[in-house]
Amino acid sequence: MATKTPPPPSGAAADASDPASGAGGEGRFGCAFSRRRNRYHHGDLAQALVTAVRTLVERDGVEKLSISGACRMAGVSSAAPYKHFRDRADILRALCREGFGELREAMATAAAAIPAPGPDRLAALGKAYLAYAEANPGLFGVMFGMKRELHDPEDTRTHEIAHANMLIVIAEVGAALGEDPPGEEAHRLACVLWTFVHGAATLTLDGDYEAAGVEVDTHAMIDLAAHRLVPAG
Amino acid sequence: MATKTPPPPSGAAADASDPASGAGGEGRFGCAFSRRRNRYHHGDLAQALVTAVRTLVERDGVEKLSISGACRMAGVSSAAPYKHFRDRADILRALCREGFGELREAMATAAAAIPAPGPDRLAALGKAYLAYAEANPGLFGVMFGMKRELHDPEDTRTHEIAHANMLIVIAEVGAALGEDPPGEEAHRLACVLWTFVHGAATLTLDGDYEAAGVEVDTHAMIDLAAHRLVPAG
DNA sequence: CACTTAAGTTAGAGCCTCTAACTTGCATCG
DNA sequence: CGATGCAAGTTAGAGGCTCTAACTTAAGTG
Repeated sequence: MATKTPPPPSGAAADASDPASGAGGEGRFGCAFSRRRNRYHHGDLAQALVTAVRTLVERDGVEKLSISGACRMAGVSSAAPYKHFRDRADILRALCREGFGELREAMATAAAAIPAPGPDRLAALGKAYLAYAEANPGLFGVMFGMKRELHDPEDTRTHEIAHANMLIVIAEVGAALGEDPPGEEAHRLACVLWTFVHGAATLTLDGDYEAAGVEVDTHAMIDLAAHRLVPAG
Repeated sequence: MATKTPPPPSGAAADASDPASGAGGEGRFGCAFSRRRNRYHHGDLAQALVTAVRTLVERDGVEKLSISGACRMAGVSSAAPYKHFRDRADILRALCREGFGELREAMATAAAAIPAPGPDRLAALGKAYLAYAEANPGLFGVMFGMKRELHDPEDTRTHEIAHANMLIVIAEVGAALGEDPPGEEAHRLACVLWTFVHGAATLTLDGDYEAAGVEVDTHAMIDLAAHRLVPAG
């Protein structure tokens, strides 16, 4: 209060001089990070924070993630996020939504690449899911490993997005079974496939196969599951 | 230093007067908690801490877990753990070992209850795994959800225990296939089954089935997986 | 131009992990 | 049996995190 120095009203506040405690390579991220130069207001801090959190979670792992670190990376004070998000969980929920959207796109693209419905297309779907998890291990961990922490009954948006992903699988299983619209059997088998593929993704990411001392070929496993679990129809 | 009051050398230091920020029901846990009355030294603080951590992780969830809270519950200062454990992760690793041991026992018991090897016994194994996860959701989350955080290349004990669990599954799959000793196919299918069952456990615990808006019968799914994935042999 | 308000800021409370330095009491040894 | 060493407690506190309170700035509006 008394000793208040007016905050630098025009200096380059987002200099890379205090990189977020890390490899020192910041400062030339997409313009999403560096607040629009010489502006007190940021432009789109909400998205910049989500992007920073995503970067950090991939770089250091979900357990080391701190919002403070993301603020440092975005060049704002650690109180700034609370103008845009209710709390820490709210930021992570926004990140989850981003992830679920991408995952859906990845699966849809993979499915479209296989000409006919059937086990092969289901396998492609599963491999896309796994590939997404392996390409974004930190984010995947946030999306699926923090449900308890992030759960908010009032947050319908995230639920809807997650459900949309499930619908893709159900539709494809239905098509493989010749059910149109997909019926109860399609729902059941879609869950079975998701369960299997999700197990593969989490055990891979967590290093559990390694820890248990087994070697696995996840793609072969997914092929096997897609062919054996869905009755030829 | 100057104002030092000698620590109560004989008072009941573990009174329930400051329950670990919670439901106020402590003080009559097994004697594992209450430090041996009227003793400056605790007796077995290491185990008491692991037990307290386990209680807290089940009560409040892994994300709210703090070692400080466990110390409060055990009636010691928050610096005490570091006489027994290197750091926070080290405590959780000890808890993991406890969990893996219990999980192995649970699976072995379940398998023994089914007279002959085969898909039914494999299904029983899977259901025991799932049941353990559902009965100890917090602990299960620590065991499998924190591998990155807890990973320590020098910690061979935990690896061995995890591997022992895998061996049970491999042996049973081998028996179901008529392979003795279990060969490559048994290894492969054991991984497939573990993957499936683990997926079911994590999706259940994380509330993901719910979030995706699907209803599942996990036991039926495990039966189906055990029968369809392992070729009748 | 006066006013309002969204989106920044600093300050700091309260909690956490972990270290440093001190103390206690058990166990052992001369 | 008393001295002494060591393991296992303790207090104090540094440094980091989340989030709140109170203030300030910039931008838009009548």
